[in-house]
Amino acid sequence: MKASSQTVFIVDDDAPVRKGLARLLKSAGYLIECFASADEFLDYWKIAPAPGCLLLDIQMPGLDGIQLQQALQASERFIPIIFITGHGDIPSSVKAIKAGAVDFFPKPFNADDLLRAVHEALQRDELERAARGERDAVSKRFYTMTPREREVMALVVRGMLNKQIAFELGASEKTIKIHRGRVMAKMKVKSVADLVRAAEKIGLGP
Amino acid sequence: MKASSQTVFIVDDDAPVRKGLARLLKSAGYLIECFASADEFLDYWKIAPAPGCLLLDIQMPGLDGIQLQQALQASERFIPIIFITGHGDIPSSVKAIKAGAVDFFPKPFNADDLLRAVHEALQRDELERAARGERDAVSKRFYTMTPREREVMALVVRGMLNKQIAFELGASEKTIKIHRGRVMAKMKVKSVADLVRAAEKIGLGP
DNA sequence: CTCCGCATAGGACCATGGTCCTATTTAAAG
DNA sequence: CTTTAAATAGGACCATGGTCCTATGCGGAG
Repeated sequence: MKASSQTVFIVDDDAPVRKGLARLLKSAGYLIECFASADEFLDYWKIAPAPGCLLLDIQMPGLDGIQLQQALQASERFIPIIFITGHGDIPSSVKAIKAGAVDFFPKPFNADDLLRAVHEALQRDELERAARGERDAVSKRFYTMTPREREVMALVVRGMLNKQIAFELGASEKTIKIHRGRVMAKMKVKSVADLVRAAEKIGLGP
Repeated sequence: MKASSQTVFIVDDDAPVRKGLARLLKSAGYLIECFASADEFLDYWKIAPAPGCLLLDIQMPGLDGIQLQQALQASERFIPIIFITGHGDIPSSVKAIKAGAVDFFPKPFNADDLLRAVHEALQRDELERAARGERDAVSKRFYTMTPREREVMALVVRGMLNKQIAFELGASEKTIKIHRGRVMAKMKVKSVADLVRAAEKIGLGP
C-alpha cells in the first residue's frame, strides 16, 4: 500500500468489471473513482479534474471511449488514457495509441501488464503537469506585458542588439533599453539565456 | 506521377505481395526497392541508407518486422516504418506504434489508407532528417572546441556573467572573455540567444 | 629538442547593456 | 475633465562584453 495522491478513474458500463478493476487497483494502493459512462465522467472531470489517469472501456452506450479521448484532447485538461476493450480491433488500437493513449488492452488482460501501464500513465501525468505548470507560469508573465514589450522580447530572443531592435521598431535605442528592462523584470528572468528558454516554452520561435 | 527523391522500401517474404505493393506505389510516383527478408534489407541499408520509408511485413522467416524495427531503433539511422500483417494482433500493433511506427495495417488493407500512411511517413522522414542534420552540424562544431571552451559554453548558456564564470572555473575574467569569444566563433553563432538554441539541440541543459 | 595547441592573463580601448532621474505625448478609463 | 497606463526619449553614469596586441607556461607530437 503506497501513498498516492493520484487517482485512477475507471470508466466502464459494466458494473462487475468496474468492481474488479477497482479492487485490483485499490490493493495496489491507488485512489479510485468509478463511472458508468463517458458523460458521467466528463461531468465530474469538468468540475474536479485531478492528477491521475483514466482506465477506459471502448464499447459503451453514449459516447464511446475513442470519442471521449477526442473530447479530452480538444479540452485543455489532459489526462493519460489506458484503453480496455472486449471487442477491439487493430485499427482502433492504432488510432488510440497514435492519439496518445498510454496502452490498449484487449480482454482478458494480464493484471501485471495493467499495473505497469497504470504506473506509466501516472508518471506521464506528473511530467505533463510539471511541464504544463511551467508553461502556464511563463505564459501568465508574458501576458502581463504590454504589446510593445512583447515585440521587444521577440526581437531580443532572436539575438538582436538594442540598436537593431530600435531600428526595426522605429524607436530610439534608449526606449528599447527601457522596454527591455521591463521585459526582464516582468518575465522574472536574470539573463538573455533564461529569456530564450522561457520564450521557447510558450512557442516563441526566432 | 509526381517527382520524388524518396524511396519506399518494401520488405515482405511473399513475392506477389511485394509486386502488388510495388505496382501500387510506383503508380503513385514513388521510387521502390524490394527485399524478401529483413536481413536482406539491413545489408542494403547499412551500405546505402536513403531518404524514404519502410513498408514492413511482420511475419517473416529470420528477423521478423518487430525485431527489424528494434534493430533500426538501436542504430543511428532512422527510417519511418509502416507495418503490414496478415495475422497481427492488438498487442503487437500497440507495441509497434508505441515504438514509433507510423501505421499498422492488417491485410487486407485499403490502398488509399496505405498511400496516406506512406505520405505521412515520408514527411516524417524529411522532418527527422532536417532536425538530425541541424543536430549533427551543431554537434560537429561543438567537438571542434577544446574542453575548456566547452565548460565556458555550458556556463554562458546557463546565463552566467563572465565574472561568475571566472570564479566558477578559477580563472580570470580576461581568460573567460577569450574562451567565450572562441566559443561564439567555433559554434558559428552571433548572439547568446543563438548559442542557447544551439546548446539545446545537442541536449545541453542549464 | 623543438614546435604547436591549449590555457593563462594583462593593457588598452570601445561598444553594448543596464539603471538611475526626469519629462512629454497620447489614448483610454473613470 | 481628470487620472492612469503606455510609449516615447534625453542625460548621466557605470558594469559588462568584446577585440585588438602581447606574453608566459605546460605538455604532447614529431
